[in-house]
Amino acid sequence: MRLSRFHAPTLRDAPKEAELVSHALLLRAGFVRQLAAGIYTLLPLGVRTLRKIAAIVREELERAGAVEVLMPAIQPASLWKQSGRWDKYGPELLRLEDRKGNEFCVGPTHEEVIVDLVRRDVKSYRQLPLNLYQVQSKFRDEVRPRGGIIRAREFMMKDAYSFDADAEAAEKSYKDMFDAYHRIFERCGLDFRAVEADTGNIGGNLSHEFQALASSGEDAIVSCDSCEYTANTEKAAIGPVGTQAGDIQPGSMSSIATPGKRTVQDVTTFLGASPSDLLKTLIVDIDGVPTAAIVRGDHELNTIKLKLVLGADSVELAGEERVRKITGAPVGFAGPVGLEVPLIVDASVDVARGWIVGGNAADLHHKDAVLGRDTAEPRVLDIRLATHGDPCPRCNGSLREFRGIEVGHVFYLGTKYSEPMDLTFASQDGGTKPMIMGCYGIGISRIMAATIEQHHDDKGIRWPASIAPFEVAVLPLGKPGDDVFVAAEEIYNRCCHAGIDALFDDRKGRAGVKFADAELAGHPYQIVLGRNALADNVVELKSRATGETERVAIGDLVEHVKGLLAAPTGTA
RNA sequence: CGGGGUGUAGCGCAGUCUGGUAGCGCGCCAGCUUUGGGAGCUGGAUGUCGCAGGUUCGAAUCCUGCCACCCCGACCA
Repeated sequence: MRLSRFHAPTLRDAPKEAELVSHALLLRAGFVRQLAAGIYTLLPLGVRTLRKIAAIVREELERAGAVEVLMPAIQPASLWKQSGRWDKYGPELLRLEDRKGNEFCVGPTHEEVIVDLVRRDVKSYRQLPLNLYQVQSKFRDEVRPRGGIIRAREFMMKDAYSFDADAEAAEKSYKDMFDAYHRIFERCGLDFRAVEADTGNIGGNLSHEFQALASSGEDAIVSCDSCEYTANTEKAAIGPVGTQAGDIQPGSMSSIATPGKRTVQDVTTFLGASPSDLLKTLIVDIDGVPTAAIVRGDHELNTIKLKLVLGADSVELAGEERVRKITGAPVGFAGPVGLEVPLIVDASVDVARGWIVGGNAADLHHKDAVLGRDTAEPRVLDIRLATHGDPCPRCNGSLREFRGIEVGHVFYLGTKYSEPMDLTFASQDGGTKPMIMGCYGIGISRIMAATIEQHHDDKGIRWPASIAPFEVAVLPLGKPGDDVFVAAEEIYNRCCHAGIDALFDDRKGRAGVKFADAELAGHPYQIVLGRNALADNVVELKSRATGETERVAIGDLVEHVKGLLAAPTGTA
């Protein structure tokens, strides 16, 4: 590609709305332009990278036995009513009506459509297993799009769906996808972790997220330092904590005035205690039933875990009014003593010792309160948010915390969709059974941003060669028409013929501009041709990843570059 | 949806408090010079000052309403 005929407008300054590195660089280097909140146009460079990512995804999925389809973006509401999600999905689902008044939505995901497709034509166990996938734009009307294309409303996604005759086969499908995902993200050059995750809206009971590690990531994950355990903090279990009280017998409970001290910090500072000496009592509505969830002052409640462990449909923190009604005190003074709702206490709370707790009255706390002695008997459950340094639930190691960008997610769905939508098949024994499903997503456009978060420097992007828009940029330092340009053009042509994705910077600009643009766009290799080098019949080959330059004889150049590009994952 | 912020040329910004000819840098166009790290000189083009209404002789500036975008939170395959 000749840069003079291309369209890669670069910006010297980053638009001020771009906070994330990846967002700023995608704009500056001319990969994307924003059209509206969370809605982006991909420019030619962006399209090239997206296609390379999609090509890797397609290759690995086909290798794992999946077959590509392409479903419509617009879906009839009737299907969503059948699955029950028309009412459940909420405002994130963009709904619309056609001219006849029929209801539709813009697909945020395609379980309904794929089930409809498969139930029409797949009737027998002989046609299973089946795995269908597509690469397509999705639309989710996010409350708050952010971070450029990291969380866009319209984005490019690969979604795959597996159909199996029994659980054993379905687990194999899941495992095959899991393995394919590892290969995909490795080939994209990402540093990632597969983590155990909550299944959220999609449902099912087995799920892994693939998280690209990045300090700017939205998701918190914990990973054991000595075993394989890795989980989203939304779900992460916490190992047993030894009790610290030992033989110390707590004294009897007494009340203390704590005027105006509402927060854990205020109360413990006022009493000269540490946050780990206090119990926070949080009023939550569990499927509408008020309950007190109790965690240590230095811990955080995890409402998702609470929901999972209780098998509840919804867990919501009570509002100010409701807290006042239930505890009889303003927010900040809730405590378990005398409270007439069920108590759930976190497993890392030592029930043998005395605690500072709220007094259920304004400006009042108790100390030396012992759970079960001074309060109703609590249920003990693992309900807090895992954090750095917590014990691993699987071994004796401890958990470390990372931040990540979710680039993929695999779900074991079971019969969540096949039952309500009547997706059945004739089994070998002559009976009729619902199919066992799995679904598997990859955020193709998000990979582009996540990769930049991991691979950049102060000059710009450093693409792994596997997904770079171009593999090399040929930079002649001269004027169009002079011998340096002519030689560069010939080198460019030879690269093209050898199957190398080359960009020829045939603009009549100065050297500095060409270098700066090439570095911004992140081409893995620059082939720099100047007058002196040409006299020696060599070029300078510069690696974007290492910044190192080597002189290579023009005659050996193509083979040399091909060798570099064939190396695993290219750069960085 | 709660809190905060910003809307002035393609990008980055000043001007707004205290109303009076709409500016600066980069980019863009033309010419000359320059050509190994975002060139120099000369000349030029580009604005519904987010939108609507109001106050005023006069509004980018003051008032009212609205809209868009961004950030934090809540939310979220």
